[in-house]
Amino acid sequence: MTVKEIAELAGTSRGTVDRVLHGRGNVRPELRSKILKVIEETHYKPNQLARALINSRKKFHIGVVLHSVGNPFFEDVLKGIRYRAAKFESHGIELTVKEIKGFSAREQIDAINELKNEQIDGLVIMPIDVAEIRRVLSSLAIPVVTLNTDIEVPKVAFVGCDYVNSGMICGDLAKLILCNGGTVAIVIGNATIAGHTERVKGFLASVGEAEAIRVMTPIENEDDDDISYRKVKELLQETAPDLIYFGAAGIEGGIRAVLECGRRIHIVTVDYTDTVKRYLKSGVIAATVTQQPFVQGDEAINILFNVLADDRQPRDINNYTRNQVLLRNSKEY
Amino acid sequence: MTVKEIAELAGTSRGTVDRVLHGRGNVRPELRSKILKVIEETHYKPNQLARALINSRKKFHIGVVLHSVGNPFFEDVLKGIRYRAAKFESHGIELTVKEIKGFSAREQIDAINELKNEQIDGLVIMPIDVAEIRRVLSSLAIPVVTLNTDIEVPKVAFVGCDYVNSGMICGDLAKLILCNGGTVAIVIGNATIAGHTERVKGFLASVGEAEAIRVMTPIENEDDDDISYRKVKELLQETAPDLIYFGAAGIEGGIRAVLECGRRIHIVTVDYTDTVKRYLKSGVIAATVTQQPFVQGDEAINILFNVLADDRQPRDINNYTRNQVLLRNSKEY
DNA sequence: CTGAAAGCGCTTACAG
DNA sequence: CTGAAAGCGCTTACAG
Repeated sequence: MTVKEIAELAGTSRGTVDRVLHGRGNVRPELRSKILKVIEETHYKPNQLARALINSRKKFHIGVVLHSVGNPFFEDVLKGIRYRAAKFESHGIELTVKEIKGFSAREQIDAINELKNEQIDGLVIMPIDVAEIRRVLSSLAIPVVTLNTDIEVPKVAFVGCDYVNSGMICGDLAKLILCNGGTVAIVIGNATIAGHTERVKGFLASVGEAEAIRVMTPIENEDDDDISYRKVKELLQETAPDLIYFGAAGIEGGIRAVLECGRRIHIVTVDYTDTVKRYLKSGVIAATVTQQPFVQGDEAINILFNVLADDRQPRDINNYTRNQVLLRNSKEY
Repeated sequence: MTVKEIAELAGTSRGTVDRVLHGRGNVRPELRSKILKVIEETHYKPNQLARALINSRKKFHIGVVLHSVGNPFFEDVLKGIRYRAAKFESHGIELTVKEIKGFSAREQIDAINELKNEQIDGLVIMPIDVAEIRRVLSSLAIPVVTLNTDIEVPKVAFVGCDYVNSGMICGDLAKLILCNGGTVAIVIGNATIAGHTERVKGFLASVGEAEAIRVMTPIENEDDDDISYRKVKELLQETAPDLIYFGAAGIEGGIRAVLECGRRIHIVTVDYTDTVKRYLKSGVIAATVTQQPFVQGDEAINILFNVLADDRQPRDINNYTRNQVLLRNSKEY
């Protein structure tokens, strides 16, 4: 079935069929019904290829705002973004990426404004969760996709990690390892960061079932290796946890402290930085739970482009990537 | 850059540019060089959308031979196949699926011959590894993709599980759980099935590093729940393993025997059947390692269609899906 | 060996 | 409100 055939069957022209197909109005009601009936009866499905070929005449300009570039985690997100943009090359995508070093709300707002001046049609952003950013994003007249970290603003979709679930899976790992009970220490960046506390929440929910496991109050390392080293060092002088769960960054410093103490302590981490990779392969880290950063970037662009070019909304506003358990012999194909 | 522009710059016609682009010959050498030079200089990239639109005029008929349908694992493979076929609907794909119940080489050969009569352009098959099938497949003049189970025949690609690695990851799990040492029993279907022995091999390679872990000789249950029940029952009367690794089917029967014995034994399994799911969620199974059956079906069709429609060979002949560790709280988004 | 023309299925002005 | 025509970027006969 083609538009031409539909038009013939309905005794009209392709242009009119197209108007009905896209609800552009300006069609006599009876004619409209007739066309709809023919479409219905013939099970007409528009050819996506032809449609995309036409659509590719329009350019869709997508702006991306990322921070902390240089960090391998975010590099993977960026790779996913570029991968999907390359896939849409023929489809008329145009990408402008603003990379910000560190976490500056001021710089993030400047980047958004620059993109606005470049007339972007949609925005993908890893937002910093402060009131000012929320205000700026809410006043935007274009579709927004929040990436990796969510924030309360009107948006087309959030693509990122289900942190509570990530914490639960780490709790499952702790239960496996400490099947005869034991004490757990938790190290996170900062209790004001939603993702970090959600991980702790999930961890406790999962481990709560195991009576023989005792969990100590989380330690904060500000995602900094030096602080992490110092705090873990202190911790190990005072107590003797059987397992440490590193639910954020600062893993390198923390592990250094563990290794120096000489005792055998099980370690569970998150993500897959070079440090984690090295210690996982050497057996120092028992397991790590990753969140598919590449897929996050990939999917964010995919969703936004489909909204812009084809008005196809995502099924769900929340798009969580998989929390994957990697062990010593896990491969990254 | 378009073919038209290339033609103008090279002072020739679109038809001739097209001939050069596809190496169809019949172009004067000097003209050919000139066209290639222009293509090079302008960084011309053919528009995939337009190309696919044209290609969709041709129909590519793909035959699929699957066995053991009804088994949820294979159902997921089939879902992946249908998913990708639907994606290629506009691209001119035509699919004929032959489902065989059980493992009959005879029926598999009949299915292949029926597909041959239907003039398929390519074949996706989960081959039964016997000489006769190898002979039939080798004599086929069309591209073949082996799915889930590999077999020594000329082929475009194999898509399936890296069984050795799957076993290694299960070994990693055993090491986590038995961090203070212990005894492991292994249950597989049959030592003549490559995937099963490869899993054992991987498991031993991984566990071999841990001196405190003793691994017993694998038990064979013929992938049958009743045999599995009986054999595990016997095993538990004679010995007291701390962990049982079920590296194939017959999990339901085996676990029944474990539960009846009343002792606490850690269980690690493969795949994600309803039985596994239920026992994983209830904490009876500690962890399972899955092989992405949906992705296997999806990817097999994807690879074969790209070969047929666009002559795009896969990068690698072996396409392994991820061996994923699922724990109690793992989600299937 | 080469080019002019037609066509894939759709959408977009434009004239009425 | 409607239809005839042009065009997206590519490939395919076909005539020479």
